[in-house]
Amino acid sequence: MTLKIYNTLTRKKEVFETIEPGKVRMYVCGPTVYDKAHIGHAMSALVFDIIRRYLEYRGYEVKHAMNFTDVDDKIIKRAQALGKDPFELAEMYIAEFEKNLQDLNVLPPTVKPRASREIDQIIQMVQALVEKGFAYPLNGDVYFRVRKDEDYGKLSGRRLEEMQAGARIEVDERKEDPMDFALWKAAKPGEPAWDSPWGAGRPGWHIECSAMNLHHLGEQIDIHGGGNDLIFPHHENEIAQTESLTGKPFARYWVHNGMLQLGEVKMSKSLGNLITIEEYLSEHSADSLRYIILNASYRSPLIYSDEVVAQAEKALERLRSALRPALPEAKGLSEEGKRALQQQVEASKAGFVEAMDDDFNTAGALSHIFELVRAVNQARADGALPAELEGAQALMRELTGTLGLTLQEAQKGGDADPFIQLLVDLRLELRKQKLYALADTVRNRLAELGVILEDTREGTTWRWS
RNA sequence: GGCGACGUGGCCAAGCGGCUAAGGCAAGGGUCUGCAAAACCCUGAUCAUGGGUUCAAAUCCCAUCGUCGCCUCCA
Repeated sequence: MTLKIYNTLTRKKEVFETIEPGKVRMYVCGPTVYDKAHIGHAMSALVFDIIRRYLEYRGYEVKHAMNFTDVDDKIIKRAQALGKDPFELAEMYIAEFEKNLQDLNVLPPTVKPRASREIDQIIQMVQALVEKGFAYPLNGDVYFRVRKDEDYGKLSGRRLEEMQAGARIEVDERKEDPMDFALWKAAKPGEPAWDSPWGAGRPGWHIECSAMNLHHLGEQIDIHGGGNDLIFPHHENEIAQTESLTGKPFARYWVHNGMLQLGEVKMSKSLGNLITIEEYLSEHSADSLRYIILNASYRSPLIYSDEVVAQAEKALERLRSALRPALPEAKGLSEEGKRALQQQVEASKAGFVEAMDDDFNTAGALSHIFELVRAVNQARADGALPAELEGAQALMRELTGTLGLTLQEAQKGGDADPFIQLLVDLRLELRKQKLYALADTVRNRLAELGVILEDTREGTTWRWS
């Protein structure tokens, strides 16, 4: 059994081999914290959380770094508009995002570096690049010299010539080449700044990730991830900087998730068509967003709609159904029944691993879990004893847990619980007296309020819809 | 204009050269139930279109149509 991962750099699925046996160093680009995070950010975090969980399931020790860009034009602009300190603003959004991730059941990254705390490393790196001739200062800025990097463009598959032809940005004529990008930017008055050999300034966007990688994970890492909108220029530039400095291949596997689309177009801050994580979670469960992502391939664009959310909630209900206890009057399974369940347990586990090993094919993995759901429910209906369901249910929890699903019922209106139970008890009395019309009215009215009643042989259960 | 991705049953979507094209949602029929619900059983697609390669293609190649992303410090 070998794990294969699609590598953006080679455009192929490759066998996963770590630099250090049994250990994975993974760096994922986190958000620029100038606003509330939306579910597109959540998608990226969830994708790499799932990857990390699976790698750990496969026995790897994962060092997972996710950064925050907390020094940036947009943050400064936003802070000025609000009359706030840019660092305070960034700090606030970082705290919010971390809360979001926790609510989404995303495992905390091993290290969470921020640009503002890596300034020494950044300056050292820029200086080293200048000394090696890969960068040049210009009026307090420092630019990376793309012409000096002969394989510039290898990640995104672009050639410098082609890009120049299509460059529409206003070109700074002082730069040696229009594609040269800033490693260090001179500060304007009133902007956050640090002292450097080139005067007061702050880091450019791409250099921070290179520096943080170098500092926290080393010169070479196994996996570098992020949204596919970061392939160019961000990751391309990271490669240029880091490899020019170290002379070694930077990341072995470049992994990029597809964009979440709201309707027909990408969800993004600049377009304004977004749903914040906070908004999503106020209406829906964390599991449902994760399920939506699991149901598709992480590399493809993902269509988000209300219908998709509804489908996800229903599918989760089905997953939960397999965890229900055995029937009270269960008499035990036949030998054939036991064998069938055991066979499905083995098939599901093997199928799960096979699917996940194939570039984290979560949709395929889910299908094997659903087959297990059917087998468990079948066994229960056939009178399986609790002990006979135990193994299969344990596997259910193991596999769904590996994907990061909690399978917990939505908990809302906890205060109303005793009153609902009261109505349920009264209705049971009505049914005993065969006052069915009244009993049905109670059930229907509760359903209108979002409470689903289910009558079983051993009593009535209820849950929020 | 350049680079790239994608178009599979009503919906979301796996599969990417060869077993009967996964799975979920929705729909229809049935079992169970006072009736429902849940659960269980049963039912449906030849894979955008047109060519081509091959003994064999949803899977490879070409063209056409359509959708989307990147080329702008957006995950």
